[in-house]
Amino acid sequence: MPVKIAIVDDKASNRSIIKDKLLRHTIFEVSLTAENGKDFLDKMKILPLDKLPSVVLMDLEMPEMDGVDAVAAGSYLYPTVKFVMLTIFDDEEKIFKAIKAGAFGYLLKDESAENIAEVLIQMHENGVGPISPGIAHKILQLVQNNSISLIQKHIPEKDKTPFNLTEREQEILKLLVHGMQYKEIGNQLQISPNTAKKHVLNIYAKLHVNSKAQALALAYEKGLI
Amino acid sequence: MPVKIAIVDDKASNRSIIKDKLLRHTIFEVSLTAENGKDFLDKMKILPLDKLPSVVLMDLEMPEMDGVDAVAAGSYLYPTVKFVMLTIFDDEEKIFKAIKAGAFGYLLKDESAENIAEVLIQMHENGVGPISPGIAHKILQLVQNNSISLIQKHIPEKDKTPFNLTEREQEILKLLVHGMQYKEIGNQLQISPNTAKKHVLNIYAKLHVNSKAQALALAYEKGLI
DNA sequence: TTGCCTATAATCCATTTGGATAAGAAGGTA
DNA sequence: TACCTTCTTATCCAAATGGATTATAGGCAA
Repeated sequence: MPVKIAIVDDKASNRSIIKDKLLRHTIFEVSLTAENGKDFLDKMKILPLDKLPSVVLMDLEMPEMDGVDAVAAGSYLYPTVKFVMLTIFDDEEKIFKAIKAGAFGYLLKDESAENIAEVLIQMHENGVGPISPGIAHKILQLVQNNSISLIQKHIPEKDKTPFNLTEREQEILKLLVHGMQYKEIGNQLQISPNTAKKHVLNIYAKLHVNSKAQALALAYEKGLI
Repeated sequence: MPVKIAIVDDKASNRSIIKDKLLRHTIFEVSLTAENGKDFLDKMKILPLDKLPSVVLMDLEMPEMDGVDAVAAGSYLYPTVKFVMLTIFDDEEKIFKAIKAGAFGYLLKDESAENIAEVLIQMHENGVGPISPGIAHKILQLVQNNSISLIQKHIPEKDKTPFNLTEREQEILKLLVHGMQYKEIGNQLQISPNTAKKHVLNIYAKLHVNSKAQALALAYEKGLI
């Protein structure tokens, strides 16, 4: 099956250059192009499911909504889609923000414009996010400069089931936290939405809250997630 | 002039395999081999200056003195020497420690044993530290998991309003995150619940979500709060 | 001045929630 | 066996939410 790609760049010329390069390989199919983040998200919303791209090549600097925001929203709304930044910027701030926002890879145009296709094929084969050597090198330097630090997450671990939630309830809480509604939860777990709702209400009772929003707030605050 | 290399590995077989591979290219010259960190530092001390290696290929796990300690000491004593880790370990802790200690590159044996020579030539040409794609990918994930954080040396900078939310909208998002409903928000801000709702819907549009739960999830995940 | 953006407010309507309550099936336990 | 918990499903109803649209007022900029 073909690999579906989306291209987001404010310059029409860039879009067509990239598209041409990709289409030289028959594996690729360009299912969407957009000229900024907002345009991209709008078009994604009305895209038929079978056209959902598996990879999005995203420019960083764009009018209306830039690449960072687009990746932030997009990686949340479409968790299965891989976002690869393809840009000319290599300053630390931008790299860091983009990665933080959920970028799966980060390529510099001048380094890799020639062989985008090959890089994407590799990524498709070994599941490893593509990173330009220059970027990787910069990250290394950030670490060495103490600009970056490893945060040790101390997990209470021995925390017995919080609030006496049953296994099923915890499972459902996890989905709840992703903003799903009863229907979707039911779907996901292969149970009736009514059942999903019942579980959710049971969770409310145990957490002593009475709305999704409150449950999420508590879950996040107490680190139940 | 030739590129002088040092090879540090506790297994004699590894040393000779790597050495053979390098010597196939006439640019390389192996000026030193050692079987652990201590051995390496000792030999460096008595090495004539004109034999000083420009690159050290360093194994991580070794008896007596391991790669991390050797790099830490070596990169201090010989600042011009580039230390490249060449190992089979890819766990976060080790990667991070080695980089922190001053490693200039980090290669996984199984990924790049075949083309060590090419990678080193590239490094010599463009001055960029070599990193295996798998390692780069791991670092990316560390950043995304919030296990790593960028330490802001200066002021957090006027962090650009995320998603172009207006001040009022950010204010309302904060209340939203506490699980408040329209009525309560209106109450809190001394505005009509209708207005509160209008703001909330505007926020949804900007975040490209369509429920409180989703907005909260996004806000928490991306740290907008 | 005209136009744009923001904040404010309201209405209509469909959908989604939250709350209460009932009840069957499966599993473990006293 | 009788009892308890959990997971499952359902229905009724009221409240809250989401979506679309309209409208007014103030501030700011071309």
